[in-house]
Amino acid sequence: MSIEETLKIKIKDSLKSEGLDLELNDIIIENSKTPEHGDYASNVALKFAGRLGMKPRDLAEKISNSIDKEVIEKIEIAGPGFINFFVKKDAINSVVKGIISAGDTYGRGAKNNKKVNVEFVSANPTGDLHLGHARCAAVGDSICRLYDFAGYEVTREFYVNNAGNQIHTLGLSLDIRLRQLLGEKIELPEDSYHANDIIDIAKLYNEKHPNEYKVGDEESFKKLQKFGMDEELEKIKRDLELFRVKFDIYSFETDVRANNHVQDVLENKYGKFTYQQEGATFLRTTDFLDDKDRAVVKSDGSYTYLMPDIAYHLIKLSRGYDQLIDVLGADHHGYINRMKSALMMQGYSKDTLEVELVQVVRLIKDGEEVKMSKRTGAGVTLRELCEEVGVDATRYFFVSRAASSHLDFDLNLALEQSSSNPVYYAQYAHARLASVLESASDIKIDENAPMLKEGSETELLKKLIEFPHIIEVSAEKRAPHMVATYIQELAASIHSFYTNCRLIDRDNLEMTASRLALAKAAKIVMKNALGVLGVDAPNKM
RNA sequence: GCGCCUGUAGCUCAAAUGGAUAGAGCGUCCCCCUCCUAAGGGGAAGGUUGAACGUUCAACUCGUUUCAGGCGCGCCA
Repeated sequence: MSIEETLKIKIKDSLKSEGLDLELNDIIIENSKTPEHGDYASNVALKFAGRLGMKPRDLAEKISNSIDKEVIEKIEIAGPGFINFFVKKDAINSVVKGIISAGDTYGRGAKNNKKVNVEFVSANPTGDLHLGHARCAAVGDSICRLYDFAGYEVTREFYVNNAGNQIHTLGLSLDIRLRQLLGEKIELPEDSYHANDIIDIAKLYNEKHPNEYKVGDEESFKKLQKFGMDEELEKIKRDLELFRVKFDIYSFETDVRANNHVQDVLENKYGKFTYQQEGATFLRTTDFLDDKDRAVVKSDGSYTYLMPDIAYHLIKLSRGYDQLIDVLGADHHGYINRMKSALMMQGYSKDTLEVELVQVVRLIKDGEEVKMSKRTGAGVTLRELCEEVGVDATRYFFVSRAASSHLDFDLNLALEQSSSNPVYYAQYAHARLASVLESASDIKIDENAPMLKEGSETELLKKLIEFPHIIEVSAEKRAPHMVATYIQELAASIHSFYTNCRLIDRDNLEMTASRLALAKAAKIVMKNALGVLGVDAPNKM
């Protein structure tokens, strides 16, 4: 059990004897910000004195007196009623051994039997993944890694919209490009896909199927369209893999629509929530969370995007997840209440689906915003980012900010100053430790680390102790950026430790044995933390 | 007009269910390698947390109002 938990239980017991029965989670123990405040601090006395009709300082006094001094050196009451705990050094030092024996699993939460499905990226197979997809991919995948590490059972899912208008547009665009290639003088219409990858695919098609395309022939067109879609999807998969994102399931809209399934869902499950208006069918989402009823069938008889989407979400739920999460670009926020309403119509709670909105990224180059567009081909793609900025730096950049923050991606900074990028600061800390441990491989490590007492040693130890809690909280909040913030602090503690303490001293092997143990533990934690974000922890830089 | 998101140091962003002196990186200015990786360390400067009220022992955090920016308000997806 951690020191923190021990303290919580003791405070809980103490409050109970005062007549206040609290949940363990109601009791907050935080790391003290300054050494004068000890190692840990709690505000329970301030928070609950009122309920007991006591003065905060008096309650703090009672709590403090009831705690035995097993791991605690001393307790001080400060300010309006904070309780500051000073922990015995050997209690802190003992975590080193625990971390080393846990290794890869240090910080990992116990399996909690919660099944979570995270759908993210889900880009239409009509072009390259761009900046916005890149952020969603980084955020979505890190959330999954975080969930997995925290003990949840996670499924990563990508939904392929391969049945709508956009696919028809893809076909038309390819048709024009192919005909241009074959010498026809013809312009690409404004509302087509103008990106260069369409030309490449047309060329590829022509190489694989020379002299085969018949202009105006429906079957020929379908074949070209399918070819294009398959190519685009394969490209997306390749790019994602390069970005270290691997999906467990690719679901296709055509499969959702197969066997008249969408119609069945509409009639059997949503019939009583619909009405006709001007030839179209509307869903009464306003009975739930929406501010407007939504069309599900157009007056021409075809579905709007919403209907298959609803059917798809029900399919996902039928697979038995406790929680559905959609990671979406912020421009889709209007979608949330529609889908939640539709699920509530089937008896699901409004929290069954949670949507993580990822704000737009502005690309800045030479101090000016670069407008990105799939159509003009001017946008920066995920592939370019990986190649030019690097996978580690790109992932880390996107994930070190809250998903809800609008952020600027300064291309100049990313390219020219990559050496001062925060991700290298963290990786460098890991590499330094690796290097020291390598060159001291002949020295026996003392995992009990009894010699640690320097300020920078204790500071680092306390950072290491925090890690499991950081994982727990950031998973709960779906906030991988909290891990990134932690990584920066951990790296700072490591660098400070490295500079202030000579790790290898062959004239003082006792000290060396303790410090190497700390180095080993710190290296483990850094690696585990970076792993949660999908970033490498190199041994050499 | 309505709805969602955002506003914190010169710039990009943190601040775990409200806690003690609001923190990092970049940039600027000083120091520090005869020694394990200087992609590092130490220090300085830089803030009325957009503004105003309110709730509280305590507000960047909660509430109301207001200003500014982004996005969304289709039988497009």
